[in-house]
Amino acid sequence: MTERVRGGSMREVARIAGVSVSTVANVLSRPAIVAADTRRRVELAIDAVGYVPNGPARQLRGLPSLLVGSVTLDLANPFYAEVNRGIEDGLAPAGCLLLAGSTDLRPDKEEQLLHLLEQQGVRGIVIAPAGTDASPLLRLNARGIPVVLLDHPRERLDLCAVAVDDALGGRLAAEHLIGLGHRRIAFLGGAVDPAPVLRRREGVRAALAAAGLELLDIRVRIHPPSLLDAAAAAVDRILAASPRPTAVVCLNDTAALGLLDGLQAAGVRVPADISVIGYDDLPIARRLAPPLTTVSQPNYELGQVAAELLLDEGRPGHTHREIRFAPNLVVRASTGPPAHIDELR
Amino acid sequence: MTERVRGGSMREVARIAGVSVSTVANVLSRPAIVAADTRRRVELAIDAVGYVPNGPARQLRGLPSLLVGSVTLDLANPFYAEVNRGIEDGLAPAGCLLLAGSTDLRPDKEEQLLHLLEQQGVRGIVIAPAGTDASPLLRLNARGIPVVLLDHPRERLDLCAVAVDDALGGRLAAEHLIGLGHRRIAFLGGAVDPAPVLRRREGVRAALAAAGLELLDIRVRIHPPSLLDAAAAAVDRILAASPRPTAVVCLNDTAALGLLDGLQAAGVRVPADISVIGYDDLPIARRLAPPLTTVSQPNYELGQVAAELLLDEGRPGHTHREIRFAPNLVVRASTGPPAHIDELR
DNA sequence: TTGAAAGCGCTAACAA
DNA sequence: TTGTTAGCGCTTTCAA
Repeated sequence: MTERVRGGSMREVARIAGVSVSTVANVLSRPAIVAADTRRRVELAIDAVGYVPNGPARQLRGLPSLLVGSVTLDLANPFYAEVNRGIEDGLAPAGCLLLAGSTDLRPDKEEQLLHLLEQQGVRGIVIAPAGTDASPLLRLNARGIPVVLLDHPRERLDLCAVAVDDALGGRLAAEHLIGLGHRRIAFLGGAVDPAPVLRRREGVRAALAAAGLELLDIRVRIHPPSLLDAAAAAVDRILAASPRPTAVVCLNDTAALGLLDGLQAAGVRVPADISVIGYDDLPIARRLAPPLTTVSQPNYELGQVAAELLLDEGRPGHTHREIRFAPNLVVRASTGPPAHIDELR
Repeated sequence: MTERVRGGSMREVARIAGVSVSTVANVLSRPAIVAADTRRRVELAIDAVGYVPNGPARQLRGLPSLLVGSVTLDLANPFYAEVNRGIEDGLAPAGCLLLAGSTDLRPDKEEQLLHLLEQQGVRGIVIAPAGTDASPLLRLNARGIPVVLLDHPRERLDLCAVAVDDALGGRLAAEHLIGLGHRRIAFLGGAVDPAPVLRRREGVRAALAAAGLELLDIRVRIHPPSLLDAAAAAVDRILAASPRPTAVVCLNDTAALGLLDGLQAAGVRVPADISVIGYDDLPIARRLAPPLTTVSQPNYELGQVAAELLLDEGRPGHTHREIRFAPNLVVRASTGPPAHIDELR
């Protein structure tokens, strides 16, 4: 049993068509320049051997790669999954493929991933950085591999970036609650948070400070077993806090869902006793009981725009730039005035 | 501004270290064979020029590719996102990277994706087929590209496969309801469903038939705007059906969530008036109100095992095989006996 | 309009 | 222990 590995090469096509490899190459890349008759013979031969162009060989010759890397926290996370889908679709017009990897927020995994992507000769990399040190990214960029920052502010870096104003998102949530009359507000976060969550927390803190209030900072260990359960288990600490908060801003919708569930189990009414705000506006948010007030951001578009920026890096007059999206407060039924608003007046 | 594109090549390293390229190659692949002193000089040079191996060149020389393709319905779908994460992790020990694409259940997109992956010279492809025709997959396999079927039974195909017994999953759901006393049972599916959902529906139908019952088949248009809303909107049709069902098996948890919400809005109690079963056991399932009875499957492991099978294809004594997972009924509070069970006796 | 030839970066067989 | 050499499949001058 002869295992014909891969489709035939250009040489085989040339042999069958009775022409040289360069003529086959011409048929493929500038058909107009080849005599109609020859072209026909070559096309027949291409079908006959089931010719498939060899990407690596093309790349070795210096043609642009069709591979684009995506480096995120976790491609199973619904947020990054949507972002990746956005990247995939943004890449499609250029015929590029998505090489996706997860860092689990570990700088060592990130570094290794970047290394592998560089070896593959990717056309560029979209990354939601796990580490705080941007120098590996600048190094990649200096070596000619375009890097686009995702869900991350550009600051003074000489790179393209797609960012959401996370601090504003936090501020919107806090101001909504302050406007409702809340004075004791908690932020439910993880023991170790990715940068966007840190910025949300600081946004909340800043808004509270501007109103002369202090943030109650509650941290849960996320990993074992799950954010959902960790958030539900945080209820005790929230209720025990003194002064007890009348509102909780959660790091994301998943945490909010867990918290909602834990509060319900504890017999605490939402929003009558405690208001809850999520972040992300996952599809389920509006179907929860009560429908969740949350801050939305354009997940899919984030990825799509990142892909477009990346593809643009190859074009002549490209200059690095940052595209900034604004988060959006979506008020539903999980927030309301605090119970004893009168006595706060 | 001289843009030094990519890191230095092996030749540059060789030049700096004052040795030949093959010595550099030796340092990299069989360091033991190189004199300690020479090796040192080469290693220094490698650092000096920031050498990064060129993957495509290696591949052109015939070394195995580090790229593995994953072709699914939609990488933003939580189920496939988890599967992809499983593949990624299953690939990691071999240092392979995940090239992920979505078909949106369209055979033309699938074909194009497979084509691109073949061009890239991937080491293999894990695929949840969109089309019903397996011949393109067999063709790929014949060309030396291992193909592993995902979430798809192997049947008589000469390929590796990782499958879940979807018909059994449907049967478990149906038998649970029949055991509770239900006689009028509906399946809530999409207008066009992927194969696994079709098999679930047939499993339900078969279990009902075995009990002398007939399936009430309800289809909703999924795409615009969302499954969640489509399911919620299906409530009218479910309530209007005659005879009106006392239980609904949903194509997945998302649909169940939408349905739960629609039922609640319509003032129908779950499970007192209607029982609801989901499928997938998403993390949110146990946090819904009421906690959702559903059928679970090992999403992450599916991907992980698929990756392992794929990697095994490269090894000497490999024979194609199928790994089959059993779905699992998870009984929670969204199912119970029908209201008028007495009159059914 | 077609073909010959060089070379991208690397590996491996072989020679020195 | 190290170097020379051929060649993987392709693109791209340049010459015929």
